[in-house]
Formats: sequence, C-alpha cells, structure tokens
Amino acid sequence: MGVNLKDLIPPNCKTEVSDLRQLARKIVAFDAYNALYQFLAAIRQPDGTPLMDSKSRVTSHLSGLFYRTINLVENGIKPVYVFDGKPPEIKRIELERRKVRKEKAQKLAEKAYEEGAIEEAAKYVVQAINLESPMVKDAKDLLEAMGMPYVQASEEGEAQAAYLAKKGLSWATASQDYDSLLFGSPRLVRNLTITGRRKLPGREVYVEIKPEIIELNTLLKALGITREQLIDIAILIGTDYNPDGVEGIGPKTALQIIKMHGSLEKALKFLPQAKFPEDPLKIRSYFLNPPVNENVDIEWREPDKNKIIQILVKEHDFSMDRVENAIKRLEKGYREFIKSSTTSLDLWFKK
DNA sequence: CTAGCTGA
DNA sequence: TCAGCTAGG
Repeated sequence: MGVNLKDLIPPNCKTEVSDLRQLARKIVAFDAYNALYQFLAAIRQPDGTPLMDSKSRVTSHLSGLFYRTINLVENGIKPVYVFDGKPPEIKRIELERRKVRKEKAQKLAEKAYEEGAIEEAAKYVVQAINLESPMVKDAKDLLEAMGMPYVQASEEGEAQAAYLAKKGLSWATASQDYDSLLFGSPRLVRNLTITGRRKLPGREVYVEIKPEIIELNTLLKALGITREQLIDIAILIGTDYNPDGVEGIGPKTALQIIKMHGSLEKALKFLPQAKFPEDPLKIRSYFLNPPVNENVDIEWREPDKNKIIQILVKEHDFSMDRVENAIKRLEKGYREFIKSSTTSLDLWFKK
C-alpha cells in the first residue's frame, strides 16, 4: 500500500534509467515483503493457481526471488534484502483493514470459482494473498544459500532501508512504494526489473517500463519544502498510519496547504473537520525517527551451489537443469561484480 | 515474473 | 536473431 505520492512528483524529478550499467556495482536495498508479494501475485497460472511443490507448498515467491536476484547480480547490482519486523502499533487500523479486505476477496474468489468464473476468481485470489511465515523463512534460506545478504528490520522495512541508504550502507532503496522517501531515504529506485515488459492492470496490454530514480533532495527542492513538510503533506493525503487522510484533500491541495501554513500543526487550525485515528504528530515523529536495527552486517558470499540445489530442487521440486543453469549465471555475476569489488585493485580503479 | 522454446 | 507465447513447481 503505502503513501500515494505519485501525483506529487514533478516529471523532471524522475531520472529514467536507460542503461542498467548505470547501476553496476551499486548496493541497492530491496523491500523484501514488497518483492515477495509481487512474485506471489504475478507468478500464477491463468486460473490463479500459484506454483507449488509436490507437498502443495507455494513456491512462486522462491521462483521470483531466485531469478530476479540472479538478473540483478548479472547486471552488476549488489542487492540487499530488507525484511519487515513487527508492525508498529500505529499501523493497527491499516492492518485490520487489509485483513478484512483479504477475507472478503477470499470469499468472492470461492464464489466465483463455484460459478465457473475462473478469471474473475483468479483476480480475487491475488487480492487475498497472505505472506505466510514459512514463505519468509524459505526466502531467507534461499538468499543465504545464494550468498546474498539480508537485513531484519526491527519494525518497518522501508524505514530500515532508508536507514541503510542514509548511513551509506546502500546506494538506494528499491521499492514500488514511496514510503522510504518519507523515512528519509536519499534515493528511491522504482520499477527495478530487468525485463522491461509489464502488463497493465485489467487489459492484456504490455508497456515498456524503465527503472526510475527519485532523489529526495531534488524532489524537496523542486517542491520547495523540507522533508518534515513532505511528511506533513503525506499525512494529509493519507499514510499507512492514517489510511483515509483528510477528507477532500488530495496531493495538490495538501502541498498548497502545507506550503501556505508551514506545518501540519498550523494547518490543522484551519481544518477543523480533520480527523485522525492517531495523533498526527505521533505519525510524523514515527516517519522522522522510526526504530531501526543498527546492528547490520551486509556482506556477499560465494553462492553455495549445493545448498541452493538442496532448497530448490530437493525440497521444492525445481528442475535441476534450470537451477544449475541459473547458478552458473549467478556465479559469473558474483565473480565479475561482487567478489572483485572489494579488492585493492578495484579500489585503486575507483580513485 | 522469468526462462526457454517456437516460428518467422 | 528476436518478438510472442507458455510453462515453470
């Protein structure tokens, strides 16, 4: 979900990545949950069935994570995955709503299946997806075997990813959501996939999607605001911590209001109708100062071929041929971009 | 979503 | 060689 800042971002604040080599050897932090949900939603048969092993355990997320990560490494990107921790208390309402929405979608899916409306059912099944804890464990085990680092956030993954970028432990945060900007990530990369084909929701139409970089400072300068004000604007529009925002206020109005009054507390004096499920200043302070795990260790290791085969082929029935082929690509990318990137020779070239 | 195949 | 299609688990 996240904050819908899309309409607030001026076109000239987005830098299109035309050549992925621009990102070579850069450390990019990925919101793991965000990615796993995408895989679970997308990697399905037309009737909505996900990929599963012989014990009926879902494997779509593993397929997506495996091949996507290899593509990134092959293109020189050094991925680090950030996993959500326990959700903050102020997210309770949003989480409750998602639960209800998913339960409804589940019921609608069952009904549609009964009526033989397979495609409609598939649509609802996707809306009802839940990321179960075994899936998260599988994903972490696979990353471990691949030699890819991951970071466990104490609370919000987007906040943790922003922390990494702020500390210089990563170059950018990759996510479809804009929340990491509110958490202070200096750089956000959206649409970071290798094959640029993406199906538009609804229609059977494919469009070219290129990755885009949004720099926080550039954005703030263009809008003529501070990060605190960007957060205030987001709170007026609606965030995960106040999903409805303020009635009647969209991105354009929110920007105007905050620029006019300077801050949320001043603006609220003129918005007596504004209602919040949480103290809005508490929401702001969460974005400004979220709990993060400061004890992070980001290292890449040689891919462990046997472990990968154990997980994917032995436990989850992936095809040996495909997996072995992919491991070769991973090893090549690792040797070319990751293993070498900390050698003295490489550091010398960077001068 | 991505890999791998197919037919021009 | 490459866009288009479909199987993958």
